[in-house]
Amino acid sequence: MGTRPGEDQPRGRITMRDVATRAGVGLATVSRVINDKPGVAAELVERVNEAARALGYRHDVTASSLRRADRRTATIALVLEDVANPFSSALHRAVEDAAHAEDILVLTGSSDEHPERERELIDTFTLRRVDGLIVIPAGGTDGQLATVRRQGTPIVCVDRLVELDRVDTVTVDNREGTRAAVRRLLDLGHRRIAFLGDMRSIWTARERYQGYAEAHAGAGRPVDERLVRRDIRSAEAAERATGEILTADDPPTAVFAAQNLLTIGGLRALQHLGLHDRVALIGFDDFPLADMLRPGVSVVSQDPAEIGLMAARLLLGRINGGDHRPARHAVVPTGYIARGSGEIPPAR
Amino acid sequence: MGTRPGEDQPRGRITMRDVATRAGVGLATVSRVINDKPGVAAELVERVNEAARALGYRHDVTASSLRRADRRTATIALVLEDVANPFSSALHRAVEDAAHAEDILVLTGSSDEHPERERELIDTFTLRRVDGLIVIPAGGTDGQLATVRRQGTPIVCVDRLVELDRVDTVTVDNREGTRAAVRRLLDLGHRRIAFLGDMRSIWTARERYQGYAEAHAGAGRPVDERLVRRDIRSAEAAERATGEILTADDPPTAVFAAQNLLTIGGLRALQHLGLHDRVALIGFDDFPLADMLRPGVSVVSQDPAEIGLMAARLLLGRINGGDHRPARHAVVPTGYIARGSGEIPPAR
DNA sequence: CTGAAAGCGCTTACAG
DNA sequence: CTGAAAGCGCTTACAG
Repeated sequence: MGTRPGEDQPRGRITMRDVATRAGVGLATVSRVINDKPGVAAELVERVNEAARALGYRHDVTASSLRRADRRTATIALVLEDVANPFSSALHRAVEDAAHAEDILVLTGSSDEHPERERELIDTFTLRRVDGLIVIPAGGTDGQLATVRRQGTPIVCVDRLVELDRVDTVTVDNREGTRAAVRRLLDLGHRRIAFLGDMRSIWTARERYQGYAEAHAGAGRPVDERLVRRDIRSAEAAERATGEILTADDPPTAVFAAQNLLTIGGLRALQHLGLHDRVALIGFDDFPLADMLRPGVSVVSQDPAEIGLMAARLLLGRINGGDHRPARHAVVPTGYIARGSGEIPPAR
Repeated sequence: MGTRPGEDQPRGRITMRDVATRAGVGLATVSRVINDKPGVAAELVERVNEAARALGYRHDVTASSLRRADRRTATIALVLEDVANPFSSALHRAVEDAAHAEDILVLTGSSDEHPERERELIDTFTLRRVDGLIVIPAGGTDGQLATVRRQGTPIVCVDRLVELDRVDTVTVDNREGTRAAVRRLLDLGHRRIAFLGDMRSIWTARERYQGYAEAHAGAGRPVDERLVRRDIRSAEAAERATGEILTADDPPTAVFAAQNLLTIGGLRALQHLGLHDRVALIGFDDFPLADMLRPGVSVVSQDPAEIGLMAARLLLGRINGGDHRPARHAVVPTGYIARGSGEIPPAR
């Protein structure tokens, strides 16, 4: 009764047509009711809803997006560096929660910082007609992002600044966060502060170095280039670099590590040389168990959940309307967490 | 030429119809060529491919799945506990890589161990007609999983054993891994070994406790129930429980923590009481920086990447054919990583 | 081997 | 306010 011949169980899926038949109305009316369109007689709304409930109708968003004028798929995509790294996955979670609140699904992919893979992901996602894109840009995909944006898909770039028409960004105050932390070291009396930095091709790495330089300039102290190591790619490389600096002439009394893995590499070197209680260390970006190490590792902290939430809000805002506002650049503040390693005064 | 009137740029998307027109063939032929169906004259294949390339045609998987007999969407879904927890996200990454190799997209969602949310996710994903499902079951969704499976969607359950028709599982040898680790402690001379366990509703928690009990039985040692704390939900609770046990009469000389967070809670309690160098500690599941703590924390390790790869293989195997094989239960071995904390002999 | 037509589940002009 | 028809981009019987 009311279902297809030969099968009265919800296998072979209930369609709008089934609902229409059962409610005794046309297909178009069912569509209107399901989509909450105005202008349907209250009684028909009632009948359709009743039939849908009775039949266990489930709306097929995918099929609906095909003919839909706005082509909305109730899906957004998130291009991360690596879904398995803590920063990315915390961001992912925040975006998932914000999207879920609006019944939007989030697709994700890992670019591994490869522009080629990033391009492929953006391609895949736009082909699946996502309603919007959040990306941590590896760099080198600006042209593609601009094209996608122009064709109508809202985009929010996260973590790294990107200057594109109507593309919003969310970053943290890398420069200021670093400046303040290095300033603390200077105030503590440190005069020789090493800097460990990530690849210079990465915007955040450049900004953090600027903060380091500004802190020195602000205190009227020159930067000793022999204490600066940039373009470091891994914890191992950071460990090596730190070891070299610490065993050279005029070693530093403090180390600023401008990224997660570099902090850990630096710390390993300090432990290895038995200097962890004598040389100060501050890292950029917090990491799990930093408080349980001896000494606890002081860090400039960023809040990936807050960043993700902000990005999701900007994106959903564009999707639900204000698509022609000019680009906005949201800056999320960093914090400083004193745990001991950054509070070590200069030796002697 | 060959494109829609008034627009010769790739906006307004190139469809199969455009390709057909340009190649001078019928729509069906284009579909056959794009889908690598046999039985098309070599020359036509050539012309279609040429036209597709020239026009920059991109196949719309979503639309194609609508009419397709097998309804494949080239999408699988992964229901995790929390995309942001390290075990989940490492698993996610492994699945992503395996799926990507076959041009399959992976959707994910976080259940937070809530059956209700898990049910909703499974629902959302099946409605979007994913080709398969990998789930870390929170428990309480067996009925739904069985239904989904019966309706044709292959399912692989991960981390926790599930006994359902044609549903494969991938777990680690929780019991054996725990037994061996506790056995090490016994061999070291420990006679009073505390056990910190997760919620008993979780299969892995039960298995690990069994391993603890079996090790004792195997050594002819009774388990002292006063040293056993189960149903612990958080690091804080584990810290409290450990503190209580250690300050009671007849304290343990070793602690086995049957889960990540519990290990950290236990460790905090030990540090707090200044016992970290005198009471042995072994945790189940490795965590970042475990090697940098003092002492390094020894653990029973599981390999989430291996687990994810295995799950993806089983799932893709079912999707690409062998859908009627009986359920397989893959067991991935655990390892033991000695870092010091597990090698502390009993005091005195 | 090939193409015109029907149809996947839905939305959207278009008449009424 | 409502429904029959056309159409989203594609695949699949069905004839030829």
